[in-house]
Amino acid sequence: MKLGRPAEFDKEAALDVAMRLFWERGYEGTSMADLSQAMGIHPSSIYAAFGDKQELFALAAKRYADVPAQYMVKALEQPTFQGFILAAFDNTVEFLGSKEHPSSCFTLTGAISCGTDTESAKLLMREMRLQNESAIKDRLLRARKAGEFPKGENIDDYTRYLSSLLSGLAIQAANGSTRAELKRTAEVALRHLGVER
Amino acid sequence: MKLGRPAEFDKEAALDVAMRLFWERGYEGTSMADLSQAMGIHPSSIYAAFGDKQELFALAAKRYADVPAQYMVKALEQPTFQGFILAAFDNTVEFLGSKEHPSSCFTLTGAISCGTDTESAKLLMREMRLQNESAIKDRLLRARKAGEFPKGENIDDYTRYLSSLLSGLAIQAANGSTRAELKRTAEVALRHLGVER
DNA sequence: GACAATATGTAACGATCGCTCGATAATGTG
DNA sequence: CACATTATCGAGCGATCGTTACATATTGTC
Repeated sequence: MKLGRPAEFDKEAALDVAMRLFWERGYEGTSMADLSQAMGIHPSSIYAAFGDKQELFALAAKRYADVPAQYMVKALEQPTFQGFILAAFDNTVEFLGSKEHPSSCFTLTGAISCGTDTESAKLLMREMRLQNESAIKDRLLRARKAGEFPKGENIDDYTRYLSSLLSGLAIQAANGSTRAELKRTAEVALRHLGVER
Repeated sequence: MKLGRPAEFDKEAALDVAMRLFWERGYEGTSMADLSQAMGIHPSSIYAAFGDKQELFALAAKRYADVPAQYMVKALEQPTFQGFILAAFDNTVEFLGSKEHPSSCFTLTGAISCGTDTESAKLLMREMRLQNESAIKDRLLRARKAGEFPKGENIDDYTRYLSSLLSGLAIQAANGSTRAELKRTAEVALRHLGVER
């Protein structure tokens, strides 16, 4: 059995609140006081449970990857290349167009630039974006083995191109594009990609 | 003649330094102390010359639009639609791949998210991104009048699509893509756009 | 019930934040 | 030279930053 006084809060629920706040305001735009109030936990308890701000941010980022960002994993798991591409755009549009959470990607809004003393947050976000790109590349390699990858295309170039398109949609969403507009933009991209529905 | 003691610094040069710092570290990541030291001007003189931090940021953003961001204006001024598209991607690649300045776009790194008390910086960046999009749309309208715009495409959708692609390249650059990689990514985009060199 | 262990809550730490006051220095005007 | 005007400079304002110390409360174990 676990010794000592039990925590009065649910750890995952509290992390969800922190994730949401970092997602909306970014690492530097979110203060520990903000987090304490939103999570309903006193600062000292946050430090005891999650460590310092950087560690809390890393945990919130991991929570993001594990839950909301699964839309991309779902796309990557599609059995065919065409299914993957379609799902990647469809799921991204649905995700970015949702009103249940901030209209952009945590890995962009969390920290895209920062002061000299908080670079680790920026580097973590970049690492997550690159990891996403790496997952796309793996999926394309699998498609090539299956003979589905377009002839004449280079895997690395195509990976960066897809990553650019999806990042671009996230910026569009941050610019205020509605779900319908995102959908139309994605349809243009799909048509130019030569992927039929 | 101008009365009083003359300023000891060049206003545009000082703004360039501020622009550079905001570009690298973002609005929230750049402190007035950082700015004061980098610009070589004491805080009180900065306030006297440029106003508060928000005003300085707005001036730095305007300076960005007037000088480094002219690469996009140059592209928009190309006489033909094809010339515009090619120049848009070529100039963007060259800009993002340059080592003379931060490897991304001020309008993204300046402020993509922020705390509740600094939203005006974020809104200014969004406004600038939307203004850029608006300029692209105007160029496409001109192309349609000239009969150069691809049949079957919608102007608004195509505008957002182009904006997405170019924003996506900026994220790629922020991810650490080299100039050569950006170039290759842009070539894939151009090929899918159906624009021949 | 004594005790170890863990969580909570209060209060505050030193540092940094954006910003400003007041004295001093340097200019053109009369 | 006297004066108005503007810039520079040192010092420091109140507020907030991330973080922590410490006393108190609540648990399981013995």
